[in-house]
Amino acid sequence: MVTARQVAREQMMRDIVRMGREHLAKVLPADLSLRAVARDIGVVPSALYRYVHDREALITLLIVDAYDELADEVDAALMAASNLSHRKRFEVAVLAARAWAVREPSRFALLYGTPVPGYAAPADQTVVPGTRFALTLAGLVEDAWRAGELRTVEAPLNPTVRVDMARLRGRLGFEMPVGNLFRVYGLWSAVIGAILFESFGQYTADVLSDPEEFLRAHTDGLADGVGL
Amino acid sequence: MVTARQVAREQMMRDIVRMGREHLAKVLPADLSLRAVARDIGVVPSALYRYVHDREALITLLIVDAYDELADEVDAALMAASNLSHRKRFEVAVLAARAWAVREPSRFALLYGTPVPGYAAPADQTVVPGTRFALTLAGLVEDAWRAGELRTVEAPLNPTVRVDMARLRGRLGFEMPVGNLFRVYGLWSAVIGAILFESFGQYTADVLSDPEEFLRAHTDGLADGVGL
DNA sequence: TGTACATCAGTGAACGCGCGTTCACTGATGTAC
DNA sequence: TGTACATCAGTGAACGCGCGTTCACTGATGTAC
Repeated sequence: MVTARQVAREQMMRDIVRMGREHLAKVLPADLSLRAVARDIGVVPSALYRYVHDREALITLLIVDAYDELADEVDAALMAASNLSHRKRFEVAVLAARAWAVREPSRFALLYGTPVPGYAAPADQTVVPGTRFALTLAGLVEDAWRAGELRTVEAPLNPTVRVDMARLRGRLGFEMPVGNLFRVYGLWSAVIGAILFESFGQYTADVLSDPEEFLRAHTDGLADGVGL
Repeated sequence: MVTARQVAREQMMRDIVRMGREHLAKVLPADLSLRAVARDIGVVPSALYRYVHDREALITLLIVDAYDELADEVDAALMAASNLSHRKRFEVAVLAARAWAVREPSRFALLYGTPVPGYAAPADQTVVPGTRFALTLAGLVEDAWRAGELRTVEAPLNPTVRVDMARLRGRLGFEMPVGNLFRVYGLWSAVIGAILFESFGQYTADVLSDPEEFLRAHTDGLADGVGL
């Protein structure tokens, strides 16, 4: 039986996350303030402590929320592109991630930028949503492999790295060659790096007149690298 | 004629930068405090305002200092490797950057991580040192081209991106094909992205047992991509 | 269905903290004659 | 070389700010009988 209290509690939880999001639209993660969130919800600061143990816990909530929204959007974009080639879908996934990051720079920074000072992400809540996007990319490549559409990549790997990749392959239940998985792993950071660069304004001095097109072309090159 | 005042002033400036550095060894950029720096120099907070207009100016000082130290270390590593192939030297440069980043994670974050909240980098002081590392990488590839050791990369570029790259090539006085320059530009963010990932702990869940070896292999793949 | 008690949400005041920045000051260093 | 004044470095006190977190409280909601 659902009591009024439970309903109210869930509503309040949603309000907290919603206001947290809204604040992150205006403020970088390091400046996120529990008091300010409470204020804008229309509640006294201490009230939040009924819902959230800590500022840390609030941030964790928002991290998980952001990881999930990012991954959901990528998944949705892929769903709408299910008839395209693996390579094209790969591009779609990367551009969907970029679109989200451009729309939500501060939340993107929360996920992939400098860690929030004094904050340590609790692995048990954060790891699963945090790897969804990477797994989606990797999954696409794995699908291509199983469909016989992936060129085998022979990367000259140091034994240590090779073992790491073989272990990862086993853990994920993948079948693609380790060389390809290795490239996927590197590609993940390359993609996020490119988005971060755009988002943090590192692509300085009016070099790129259309960052999205640049990323598209860049992704193309990376897709080559993984064997797509 | 050098007065005692001038000497003292320069000494104080050095002290400020030195203490700023030391603080950044323990504290993330967003938490860098002018008061704390003054305290540890052994001077009253307001005294710093004789040397630095603002907290912003202090941060700018430290950003420039960090960019320069990073670039200096990369240059030094390259100098010591001047007899190696272009491709090897490229690897040396990337690994030197990583070594610095691993040693100075917070300063690296200051350069390439989330912008410091409320801080806007003054382009006139920041752009030149900020592009030194990228220019070094690009210069290596350009050297390879002029030495006839660079494979031409034919990337299928959108016209906009092609124009951007052609313009950039002109501005830098480079001769390599636009396809190669395009790859270099993307590679820059890929390299920094990989280092950021390691530094910010995104390579989660004990996947990589030797991040340096991973980066070496990763760099190798990227070098392929640029035509080295 | 009604009563007595337990649970819980939100209040309001207070805590201690450290921050960036200003300002009038003092004493030392530099400069002009 | 010595004096009179101007420049400048560093002091110490104060400003207003917003923060995270605690605690005893009140009133409303839920539960057991």
